[in-house]
Amino acid sequence: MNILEKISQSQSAFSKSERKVAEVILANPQTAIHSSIATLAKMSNVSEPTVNRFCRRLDTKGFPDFKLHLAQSLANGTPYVNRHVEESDGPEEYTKKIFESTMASLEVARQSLDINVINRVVDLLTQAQKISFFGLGASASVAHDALNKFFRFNVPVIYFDDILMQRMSCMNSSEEDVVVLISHTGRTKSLVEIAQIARGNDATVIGITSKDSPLARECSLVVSLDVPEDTDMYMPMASRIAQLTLIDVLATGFTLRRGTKFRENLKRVKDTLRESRYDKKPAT
Amino acid sequence: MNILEKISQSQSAFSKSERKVAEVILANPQTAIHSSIATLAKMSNVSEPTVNRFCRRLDTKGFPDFKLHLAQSLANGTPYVNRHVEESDGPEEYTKKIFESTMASLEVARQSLDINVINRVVDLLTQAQKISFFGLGASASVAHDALNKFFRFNVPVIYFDDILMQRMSCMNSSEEDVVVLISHTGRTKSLVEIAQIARGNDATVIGITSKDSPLARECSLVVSLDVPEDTDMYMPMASRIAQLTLIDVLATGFTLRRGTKFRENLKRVKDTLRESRYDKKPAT
DNA sequence: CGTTAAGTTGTAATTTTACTACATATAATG
DNA sequence: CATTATATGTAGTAAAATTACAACTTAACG
Repeated sequence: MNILEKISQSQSAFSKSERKVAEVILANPQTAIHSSIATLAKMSNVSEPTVNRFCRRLDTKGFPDFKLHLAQSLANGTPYVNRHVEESDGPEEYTKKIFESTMASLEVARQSLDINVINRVVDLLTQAQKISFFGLGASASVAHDALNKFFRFNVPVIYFDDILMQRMSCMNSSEEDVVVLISHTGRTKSLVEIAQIARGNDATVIGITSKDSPLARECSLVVSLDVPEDTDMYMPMASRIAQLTLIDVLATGFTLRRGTKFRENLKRVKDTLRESRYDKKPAT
Repeated sequence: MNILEKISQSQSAFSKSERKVAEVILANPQTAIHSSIATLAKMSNVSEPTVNRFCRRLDTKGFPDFKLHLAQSLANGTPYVNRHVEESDGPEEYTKKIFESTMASLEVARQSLDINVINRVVDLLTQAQKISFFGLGASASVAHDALNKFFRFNVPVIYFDDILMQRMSCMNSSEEDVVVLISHTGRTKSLVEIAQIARGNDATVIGITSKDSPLARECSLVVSLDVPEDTDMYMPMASRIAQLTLIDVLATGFTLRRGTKFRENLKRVKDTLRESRYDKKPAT
């Protein structure tokens, strides 16, 4: 957790002199990280050991360690903190908070990923005869995006956001097919049923969902993405971004596995779009 | 500038021993910031002053100062900003790189945003009789996602990924309607045409696109998102994520503007989904 | 090929910085 | 008001970083 926030929140746990130190640091943290314990003590009108004790109270090993933490908090303003949007926030605040918490969630998501599973999934995708991406609600747009990416690879790829179409498609799947099911909660009934149908036809079912969910249990392979979601908003936000980034990773893995020639092919696909676009200004 | 990058780039300016130090630090920067100059010297098999000289060569005041810079580089989770995926990268590397460059792009996007414009857009959206989200290709899934979000707000909201449907929809638009057009490049012909049609019917046209683009010129209001895109991949990746996060911001602004009562309404929408889902395990 | 100069690295001493143990002061409780 | 607990500071100690200088290595030149 961000140590600057910690300082302002722990105010009550501090003693009188420690609070003086806290004030000085919060007032000008940039100066604090470039000061020695002696100068900081003088600035706060307390003794050096008091500063040291202050550091310890914040669960750091000592003053130098504290400075490191502080420096990290200051690195990019105060980035990657999972602060929640509040009723009183203006446009500036909520924009900042949403961007920052999205970034924080991506970091958490990245750390929760199992690289071996990613590698296996890329393996399966490259070997697939046909790839299907299915999701519902917010995850539908993720599946939609996956379609857009994999479509460029010139592989048979399918996407539906209609349950019945999804079902029918899975009924017709076979051993060489890969079905990717996307769901943040992993508790959407119809998706779980679809997993069962696909598995019944010996298709490989890959789940992009949270682990230990009903959907996860029905999949051949699960890429678990554990992302903290701000439930106050009643909308999926961070989970969706993490899923999309994962799609990027899988698509990238796919192209790398296919080699250089394949990449040239991608360029051709992109170039085809040129006709539908206005030219770029020459002098830009 | 990020000191980790600086280290890897300055390799040529280092002496033999200094390079040893650089290697050790790059191999495990997390350990480096928690070591003293003595232990770091031992790890690199050089003397303490050499480590000190190494720090000075990187324009830091000394070892402690160097550690602060290093800590800051490691803090934001994007130590190697904007590095491109390479042919030789394994799953571990490209996963890391994609997540990190996505985070870096979000940071850039956030800084390029004009808060006043955001505020105006939220204004317009809350006052709209009908909201339409249109995009093509990769931006179609962004529009799709926007539909999913704004649909929950119980406002008339429209989404099509079919050009003709988009056109027809715009032909029927009127003064109270808001049309949101999403395009990274802003040079997709049919979207520009749609903007003109909508404007011709006095609808408010909001563009989520790059500034100074043909599309931007046709819009009543433009939220410009300047995101660096890794063109090596021939796929839109970061731009899409930034657009989605912007949608989150707009949706959040919308709900905040509508007040607490409205938020309760959102909760009801979410609760309705419960029937379609398996219960959460009680003991979790 | 040897001599010299420039640059590199290490050793040891010095200085600075942080920490510990203990003493004193202040506040809290019965 | 006495007693205990808590908070703060002083002085000494340990550790860390820096400096000055010496030894070594490499490159340059006659």
